[in-house]
Amino acid sequence: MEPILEGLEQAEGLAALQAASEEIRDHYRVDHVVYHWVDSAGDQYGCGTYSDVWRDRYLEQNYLRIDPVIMGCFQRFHPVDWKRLDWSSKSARTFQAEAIAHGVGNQGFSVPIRGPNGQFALFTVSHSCDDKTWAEWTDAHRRDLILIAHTFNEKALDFEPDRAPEQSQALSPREVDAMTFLAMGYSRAQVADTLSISEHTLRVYIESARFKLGAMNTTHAVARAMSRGLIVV
Amino acid sequence: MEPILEGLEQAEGLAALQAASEEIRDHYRVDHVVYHWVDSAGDQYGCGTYSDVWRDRYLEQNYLRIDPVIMGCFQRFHPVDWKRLDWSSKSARTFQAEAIAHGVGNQGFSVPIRGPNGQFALFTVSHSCDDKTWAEWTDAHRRDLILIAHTFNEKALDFEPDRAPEQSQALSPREVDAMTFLAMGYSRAQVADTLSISEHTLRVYIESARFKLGAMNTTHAVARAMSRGLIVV
DNA sequence: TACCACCTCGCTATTTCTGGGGAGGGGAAA
DNA sequence: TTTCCCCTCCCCAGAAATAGCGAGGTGGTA
Repeated sequence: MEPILEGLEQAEGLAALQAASEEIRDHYRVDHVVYHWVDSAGDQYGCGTYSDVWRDRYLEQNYLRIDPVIMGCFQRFHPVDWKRLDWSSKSARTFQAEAIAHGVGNQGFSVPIRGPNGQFALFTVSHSCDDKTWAEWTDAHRRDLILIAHTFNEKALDFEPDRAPEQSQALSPREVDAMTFLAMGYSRAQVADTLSISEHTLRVYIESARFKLGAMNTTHAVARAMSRGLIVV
Repeated sequence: MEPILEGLEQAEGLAALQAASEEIRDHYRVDHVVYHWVDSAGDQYGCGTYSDVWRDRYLEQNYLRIDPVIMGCFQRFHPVDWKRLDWSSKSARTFQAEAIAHGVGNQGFSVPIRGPNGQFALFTVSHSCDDKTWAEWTDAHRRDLILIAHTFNEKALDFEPDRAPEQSQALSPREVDAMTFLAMGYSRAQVADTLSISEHTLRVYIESARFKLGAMNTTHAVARAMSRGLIVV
């Protein structure tokens, strides 16, 4: 692994990351290696060895919203084998069939990665082989994959400092309180009562938080505060 | 490193993590090894080799709010040497002096880690030595420290009672659409327009989703859908 | 076949939230 | 010291969301 990780660590720019993903694929002799960034605003980009056709189809169809790999990893910290995900829904099965038809392997292993402000990304290795071979391979290279995932995300954050420019504005304690209780389902009147302040005051906090978060309404503000990890509910 | 990481991977329970941190300290011959879980609700716990006095003082004084290591790492993805943090404010300097007086080393290296739902933790190694020695040591063990940090957090999340134990009812596709656009800040009228349905219909979806999620209002429903990973925004 | 979940559309009345204005006191930092 | 942000309180009108009632069509499953 060592020389492979060295190469990745020295990569500069997206094109170099793309080249690194191909090197990693060849080094480990797997079908595909993909790094996929998903933004709290819904933006996404990535690099990897999937075919252009599949990548375009994925973006065009907005498969982000039904991809069980995304949905499953978003709720976990642990790296996960695709077999352990939930493929039971109808949309998931059609998605899976289409993915395999586009050359994605029947086996996969994905490492979720999170950065500041709710940044979320996935590092995935996919391959076509039987279950036993795959289990042995992932067991043997689990640590390598975690380090590679980590390094990919480091590089991606370096190249994209403008992804979350000054929107990373922190909320004041009272604003955090307000957002938290709103996310818990309290009405404005209830929040104000809970915090022992007037509803008018509370409204100032909500408006201020909304402004800082660049949100269009309260629901949007709470959603952004959550996805940026500013509140935990 | 190998046997050390093996030991950590087999740890069961907080006491075992505590023991593992002491083993790691002895293995690398550093002064302190600490894993520190923080969530923005204010809860925190951790394990490590700091003295009880310092730990109690830290909690009692709520140093969480002024600790430059916390503040700095919360905005980064990269592991960071303490020297690169901002120690310029007055409260930071008094905090630093007190920490050193309590046996915390003058050098430190911290790895930020993030999990689902805004979970945040730090893995820190601290030591007393000159800058050059420390730089060499951290360069040599950077990858080890990342893997150890990752493993610590895996264990910690395992011990932590799951945030969504109850299998929440899945949302229908239209309900997911509705929740997603609402989380993106669209008003009901805008969502209805985007989905090309009447606002009345949209309202049915929102109410239905609210019922399924056990939510008291739209904001609550969106918050729950997000924290359960039913929508990705 | 009957049932159920899903998708689509309609009405009225009430409650709640939003968007404009204001004002003053306190604390930390430059 | 001045500046800036945070916390607190107030009014009002218009916009938006909620609660309650209703209707019919589709497609899959028991």
